[in-house]
Amino acid sequence: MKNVTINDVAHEANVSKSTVSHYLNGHFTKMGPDTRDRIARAVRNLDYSPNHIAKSLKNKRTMTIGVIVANILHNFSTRVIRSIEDFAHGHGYHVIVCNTDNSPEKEADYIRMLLAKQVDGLVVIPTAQNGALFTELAEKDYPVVFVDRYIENVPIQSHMLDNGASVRTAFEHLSERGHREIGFLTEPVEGIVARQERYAAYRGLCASYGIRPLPIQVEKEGMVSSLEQLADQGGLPASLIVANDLALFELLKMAKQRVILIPDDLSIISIDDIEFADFFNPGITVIAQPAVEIGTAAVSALFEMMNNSKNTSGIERFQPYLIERESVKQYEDQ
Amino acid sequence: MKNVTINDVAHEANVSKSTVSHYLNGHFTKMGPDTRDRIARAVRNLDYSPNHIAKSLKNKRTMTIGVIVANILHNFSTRVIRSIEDFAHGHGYHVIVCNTDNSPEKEADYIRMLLAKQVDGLVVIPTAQNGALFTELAEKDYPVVFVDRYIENVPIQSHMLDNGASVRTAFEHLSERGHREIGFLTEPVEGIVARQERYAAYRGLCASYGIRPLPIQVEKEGMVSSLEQLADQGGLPASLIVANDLALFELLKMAKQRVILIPDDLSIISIDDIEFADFFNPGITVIAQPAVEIGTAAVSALFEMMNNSKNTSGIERFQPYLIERESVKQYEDQ
DNA sequence: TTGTAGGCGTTATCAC
DNA sequence: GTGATAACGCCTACAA
Repeated sequence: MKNVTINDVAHEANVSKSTVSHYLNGHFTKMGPDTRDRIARAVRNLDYSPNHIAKSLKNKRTMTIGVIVANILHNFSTRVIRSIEDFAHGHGYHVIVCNTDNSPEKEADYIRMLLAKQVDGLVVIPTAQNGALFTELAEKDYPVVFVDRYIENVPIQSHMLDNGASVRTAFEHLSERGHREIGFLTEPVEGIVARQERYAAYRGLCASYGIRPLPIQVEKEGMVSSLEQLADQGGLPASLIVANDLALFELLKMAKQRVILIPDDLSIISIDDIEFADFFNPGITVIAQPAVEIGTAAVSALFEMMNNSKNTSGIERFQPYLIERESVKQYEDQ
Repeated sequence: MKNVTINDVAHEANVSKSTVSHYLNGHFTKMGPDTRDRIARAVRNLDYSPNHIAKSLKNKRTMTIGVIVANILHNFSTRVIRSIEDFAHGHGYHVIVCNTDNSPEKEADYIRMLLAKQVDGLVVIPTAQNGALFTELAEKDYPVVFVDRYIENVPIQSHMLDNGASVRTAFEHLSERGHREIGFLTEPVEGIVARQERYAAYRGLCASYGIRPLPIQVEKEGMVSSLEQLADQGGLPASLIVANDLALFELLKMAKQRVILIPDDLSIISIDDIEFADFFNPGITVIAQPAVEIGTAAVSALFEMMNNSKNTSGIERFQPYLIERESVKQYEDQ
């Protein structure tokens, strides 16, 4: 299976490579219709298709972008990737997907490899530890955008949920329905901006509402058993804001184990919509984030940078929205 | 940001490109330790990193594979992709992800573009309509493997669930628990092998068990309302084998709408495990498929082909397993 | 309108 | 041990 090249076509059509190249790039304008036909026929006969790698070497554009996420298995990441791929495909680009599992080493490794592969740009859900590397990229105006997180003092544009607003919306919803005992369930916030922002917003709201903060901060592994312990000791608050879908899963597992009734024993409001929230029993009230919109805005910004060869920075916030279902109890006396 | 090349390094170190190239490829064996040091220093000073595209052009290996799925949003696809990416990364490869939405045109388009980009191999969940194209690839011994589906008479190796076994397991489970009214809910099977196999298995089992077949075959869009109609007319069987997770979602939505109690009014057993099946109320009994194993086996076979430059064909089946939860009623008199 | 030649950044062959 | 030099497949001035 020897690959047929532009040379073979040229030979077959009795013209030079350059003429074929012109033909391929649509510069028909000044070209004998006869030669054009001959080339067309040759291309068809030989089933020729241009080698993109050679083209890339010449043009310095690979028509490929890299997408680096923590884990494609996360619902949010999947949706973001899908929207990015759609956009990219619409512009003739391909997407290389990478999972870091939140490991900075893996992340740095991927970045280097993708750069070596000359990808034209990068969309990243960054870990917290590669600030220097990212800054370097930004300073070279290498196209990069962040999604869902940002890194302090790194001049790279980020597209993310307004995390403060999401917690506030949740908190207010609970408060309006008469709740005064509002906990907050999260995985450890250390090093993850989105979690930190949500947690900070929670603490701030507690302060301004004069409500005692009841944060529960545990690793996903062991979250079920920690929660079970809490439940057994009666240490669970009447309502819980859940910081993300993974934590929600664990909470729901525990609730099932311990036969905790939602919303009667425990009200739940969760950040980020998940597929089953709708038909779960009870339906889970949720603060949804527009993942597709976020992903699309991010690539879109990336493409702009790729075209202008000039990076921009700043954080673009997206507004969450409440989807009210049945997991929050309404206190009558309210 | 002019890219630094091997030439710059050679210049900086006062040696020739070839020597640098040798150094870079670990051919230190016969190389003065002094020159080696000089090159090492030059590389560091210039922050040089080799251009993979140029290398690819020369080597004819891009260290990249393409993965074409119907939709990355499907749980199964996500898990397969993740396992492929893990394997690929472990071997220094990258993965380009493409969504066809089951459109043969999009699929053919992607294949052509990926080939033009010289990816070293392809993992595909194929649509039914590009048999000729795939056959052509196979005949050129271009590395391709299928996942989850196959195409009749196309000599490409496929890794997929034993669909017959999955339905049989479900059917037997229902039967053992005293069910004699067993329906089958699926999206239209036309053109999708996995669905056809499951459906065929269902019909076969009905025949051999002497049970009247009650297939429900509807598009996902409108499935809820179709099911609601059925329910309103009392046309729902006592138990239902659900062909995949998407259909399950729709069914569960309907059940919630119409307040149909599971398993008392309706027993459910679904093919393919989903995250929430475990803590749903009631827990959904499920026939799980080993997505990660399937994905890993597929890439693994692909890499073998890439190394041997020789394709293999045949279908490799993976065994499903029952995860018993609470969505199937046990008839007492059994 | 068509062709020639050089270069994109590597690697590989073969001298020295 | 090290260094020219020729590919790899394509694009693009510049000539003709």
